[in-house]
Amino acid sequence: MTLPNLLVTAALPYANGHIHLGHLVEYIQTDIWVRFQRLMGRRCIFICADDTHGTAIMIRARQEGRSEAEVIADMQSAHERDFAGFDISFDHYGSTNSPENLELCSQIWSSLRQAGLVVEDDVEQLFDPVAGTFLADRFVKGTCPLCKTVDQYGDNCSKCGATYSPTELINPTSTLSGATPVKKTAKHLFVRLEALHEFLDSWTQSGEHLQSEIANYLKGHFLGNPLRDWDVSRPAPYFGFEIPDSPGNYWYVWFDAPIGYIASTWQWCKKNNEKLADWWHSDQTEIHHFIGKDITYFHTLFWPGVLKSAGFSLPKFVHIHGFLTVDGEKMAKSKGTQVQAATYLKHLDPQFLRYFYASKLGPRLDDIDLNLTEFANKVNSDLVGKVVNLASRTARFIETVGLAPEYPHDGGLFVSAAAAGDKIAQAYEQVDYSRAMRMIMEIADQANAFVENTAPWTLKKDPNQQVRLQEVCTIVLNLFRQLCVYLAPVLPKLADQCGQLLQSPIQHWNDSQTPLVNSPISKFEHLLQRLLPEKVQAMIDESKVESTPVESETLASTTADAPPAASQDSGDALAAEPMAPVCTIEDFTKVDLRVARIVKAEEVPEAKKLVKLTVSLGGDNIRTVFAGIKAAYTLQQLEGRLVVIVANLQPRQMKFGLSEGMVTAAGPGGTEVFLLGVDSGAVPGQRVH
RNA sequence: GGCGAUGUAGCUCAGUCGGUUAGAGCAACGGCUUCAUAAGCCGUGGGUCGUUGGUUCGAGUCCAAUCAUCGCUACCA
Repeated sequence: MTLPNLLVTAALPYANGHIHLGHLVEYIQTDIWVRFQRLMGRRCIFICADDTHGTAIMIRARQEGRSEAEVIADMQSAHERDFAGFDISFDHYGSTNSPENLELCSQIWSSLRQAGLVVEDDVEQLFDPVAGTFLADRFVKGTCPLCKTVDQYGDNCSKCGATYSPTELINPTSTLSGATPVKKTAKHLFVRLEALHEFLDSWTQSGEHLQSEIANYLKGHFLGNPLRDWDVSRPAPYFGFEIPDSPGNYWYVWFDAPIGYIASTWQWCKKNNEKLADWWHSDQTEIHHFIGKDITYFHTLFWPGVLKSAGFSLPKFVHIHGFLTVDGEKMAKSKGTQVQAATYLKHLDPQFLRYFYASKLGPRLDDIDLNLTEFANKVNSDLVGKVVNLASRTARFIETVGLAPEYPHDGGLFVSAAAAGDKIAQAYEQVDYSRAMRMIMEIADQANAFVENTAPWTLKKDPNQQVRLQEVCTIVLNLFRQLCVYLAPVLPKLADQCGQLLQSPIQHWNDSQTPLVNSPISKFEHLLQRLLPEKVQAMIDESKVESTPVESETLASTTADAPPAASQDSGDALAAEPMAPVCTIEDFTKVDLRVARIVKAEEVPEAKKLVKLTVSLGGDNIRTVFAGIKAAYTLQQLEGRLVVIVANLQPRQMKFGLSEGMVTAAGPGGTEVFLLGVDSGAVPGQRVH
């Protein structure tokens, strides 16, 4: 009986940004698994592609004054170069903006239509007559139709948890303009996921395809209620594929992105004279997806639903990993910890990161931490001190005579290390790399102890011990080779170098089971450069410089003689949050922005993000405002300073009290929140024009 | 607040079906060695296994409660 073929994917990186160390957790995790399977002799292809569609790309292209095609082509070559630098061994790296993907999207779309899963009836939606746009759910607020709580979003109630459509809200208002939305009919296309509820229930809860915590999460968050229809269309203008039977509408990027897995496989098939059906319509192939926990929903509900409906094979397993933190904190450009792949490669050996991630990664979806000190210590101690050291302690002694004609008695070292192969392989198979690394290092420890006890450097000095010297070195080099086989999925370059040194390439896991004898060896050369902590620091420093071209001091200074170079600012922020529709000066004047002084800042212990601010607009005009800036500022930093508030905002009853305004700030949130201030001279109560 | 997890030596973690004095690596300390990329080997110290209660002849391991931490989610309008 032959084992099924394997089709393995990593998530498609978005064409709007460069690859950084956080992304690499996934590509390295996946690559290790793929290389392991190949080493075991499994037929295994590794498929990926750039994810290219969507609003963000459109905006970026517009901003850079070139076509979307140019933008995504550039980014694709940068991605491929970065991946190659980290030895990610894709069999094919495609793009979602390909004819194959368009064809597959169309095919799958037809299947969904035929299965009656597409709702294409005209839908009554709320339209903002002032902003001139339809309103997504989160842009509409009103009173919950069930529990009558005021100020709820258009999709669900935060009080009673009910879900509904924004048209059901009582007294809806647009959060864009404050206008009362009118009902307007527009064609929207939805996939009726609820029709697949029963299937998704059994597929996700079977225990065979998902980690248990993911199955629980889905059960608790989604499967307990009816599944909501999935909006898969976006109106023009949109960079993507126009829906063939619905002109003027485009597939939402998350519709065509996973289909890109299939499209990219198809491109590989065309290159290699293979049949797509053998990979996506066959029980002789197992499909394994590796993804991050942030995109769980798409891959565990929507995607299986689509595949099932369209008659494609379902994934055998969706392997989900956590995020990367650096020195215990979220990656931050300001701290230089969001290191781009290309920057890393300028300073450090990619194998070090591969090994470090391997030593940290298990089958759970916990976040993993890259502690920079531990990184340097571990890599040096394990790889240089234990593994590579075995070769450098012995290879030179037998450069001229080569390996012994027969494998000598070694007290059972080789046999026991060979026997450990099964358990190590099992750990790799289960994506439990940290376990595998521990077992491998145990073998390295034993081998080093053997070197110590047999003292080849002493044997070398005695002319009568030359045979024994050759024997000892043969044993050590064979143990070294075993380690290289076991580490080959993680450290492909080291495996190659080992093959060159012993003049016998490592090709199969079973190479660990038979010792190499009676063969010449090459002149020994250093296999790995020790990792210098200074280089880690240099990498961090460079990452800081890249992302903070404009110092805050420069911004605050009115006497700066040269304006900041705008061209150095990245377009990421704008792309992450696209521009709102045009508004008139009248629209703007509806918003009354005022300078205010924070007279008191208080802790809200029960809230994770909120602080309670008492602000003064001058005189006895005092109000209370809640602001989600707890993680970014201390109370001391806040008290006394001037801020800009939205003074005429409708007060909102919150869990902790009434909020009578809104403090303005920029930034993505969390610790990255930056309050708007005013230059000196402004006083509380002044309006911002 | 809801959901999910985690809490074992200074740090990172292992402890399989509950079964003798709880382990490893790194760090620290002492010694040995000098073949090797200031690498290696031996030894020492260090833990009331978050806390409390329960089940049991016996619990790090099972159950309950509790505290703490983390993640997702909600509250940032």
